[in-house]
Amino acid sequence: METPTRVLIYEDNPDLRISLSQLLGGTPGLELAGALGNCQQVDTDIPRLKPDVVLMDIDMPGINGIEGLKRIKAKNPSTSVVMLTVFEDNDRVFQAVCAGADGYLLKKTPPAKLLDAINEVKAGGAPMTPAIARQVLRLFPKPVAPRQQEDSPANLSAREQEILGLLVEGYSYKMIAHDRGISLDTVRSHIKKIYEKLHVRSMTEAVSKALRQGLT
Amino acid sequence: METPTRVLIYEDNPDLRISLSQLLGGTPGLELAGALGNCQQVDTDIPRLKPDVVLMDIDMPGINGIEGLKRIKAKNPSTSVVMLTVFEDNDRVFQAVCAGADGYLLKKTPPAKLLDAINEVKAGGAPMTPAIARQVLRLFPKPVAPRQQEDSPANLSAREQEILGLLVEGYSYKMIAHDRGISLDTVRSHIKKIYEKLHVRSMTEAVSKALRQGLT
DNA sequence: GGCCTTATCACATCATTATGCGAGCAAGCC
DNA sequence: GGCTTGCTCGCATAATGATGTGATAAGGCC
Repeated sequence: METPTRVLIYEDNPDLRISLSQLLGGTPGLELAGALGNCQQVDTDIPRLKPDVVLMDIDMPGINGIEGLKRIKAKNPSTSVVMLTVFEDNDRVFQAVCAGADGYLLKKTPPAKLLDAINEVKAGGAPMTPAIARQVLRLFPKPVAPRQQEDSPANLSAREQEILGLLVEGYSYKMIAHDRGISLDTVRSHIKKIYEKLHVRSMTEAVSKALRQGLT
Repeated sequence: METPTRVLIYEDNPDLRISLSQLLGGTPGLELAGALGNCQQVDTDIPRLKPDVVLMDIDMPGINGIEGLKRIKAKNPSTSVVMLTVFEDNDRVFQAVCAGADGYLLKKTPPAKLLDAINEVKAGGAPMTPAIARQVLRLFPKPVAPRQQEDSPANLSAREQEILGLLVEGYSYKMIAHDRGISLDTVRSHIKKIYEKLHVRSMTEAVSKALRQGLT
């Protein structure tokens, strides 16, 4: 690579934006085209800064990352855009993929991996974490075969689904225990299993996943 | 994981089959369920050997890996299948993905990565090389992107909406504080106001309401 | 200049959740 | 019968969340 890869950052968190800038700026073969806190001027940013690769935070006030991605791809389809986010919910992955994202990474990605990812994108790859890749695969239409569909919405047992439903309704552990006439510890036990099966670690994540994936 | 992950190998090359077997057999947390040279008896192999994860070579005489994959998924959709191949041609990736593959690796993948991949699959991820991931993304229909109907801020301030969005993503107070570079107490303060405005009393209720009313 | 809203931060206290380790029981399956 | 799965319960501890009572500062508004 005789010409460095120009990277543009959109990230509204100043701390992260600065540390990303420093990381990229200090890496041979890369050149920081810019580091912006929002997508408001994305339409003019791109022709002005001419990035090869854009790192785009998804959660930004104003124009969010998905919208920014769409705008970039609408006018500059050859610019590679890697989405950055903290959580990997189905809906956003879907939107990002449909809008033409070229990669999808978690913010907790270690710096070395991030640099690898930029090189991969430049080389025509699509860096993404395995968990996200799994979701992308699941977005696929499964044509033939008897496989698939609603024998188990997520391998949750009937009881687990029931309790998940109550969580979605805003019930607390206590309320669930009382409502179903079981002990608080039993509720804990069910919820622990639900977390395992859904790969989440908190009530909010479980609720979010349940609503987005129609598990209720 | 108290119970080891049972891995079944389909690989027609005896040398590779043996070396894979040794690799997996010698790894704590994994258990070699079997190592077979063909897919002829795949329908009976699975219930007999009960693997959690199957490593499936694509190029095999007789029943090939794609067909083997289909047969596994037809009867045991919860069994994870990772495809192994030397090629990364578009057609095979497409077929494998459509048939429900849970991962797609090249045979040249180093042993350590392969072990990582097995753990990732077990954890709900879908390991694949970036180059393959890119192909998968390209298989996607670019056009459509549902939703999108920006409605009223529902009397939440911009900042409040932003934080509510993070709650929906599963962020904890700590994570929000860190991500936004504000103190934990400030996060509490915002969330208290959000609760007042939404008339809820817990994170789950807020998340549920946000998702249902499209406040994000 | 007052008045109001929003955003920021602090401290305190109590309630709830998250997790780990176990354990017993019933139903269903080779 | 032995095995597995789902449902039930208990205990203990650490981490988080919920709530109350303030306070300071910036910005818009009349």
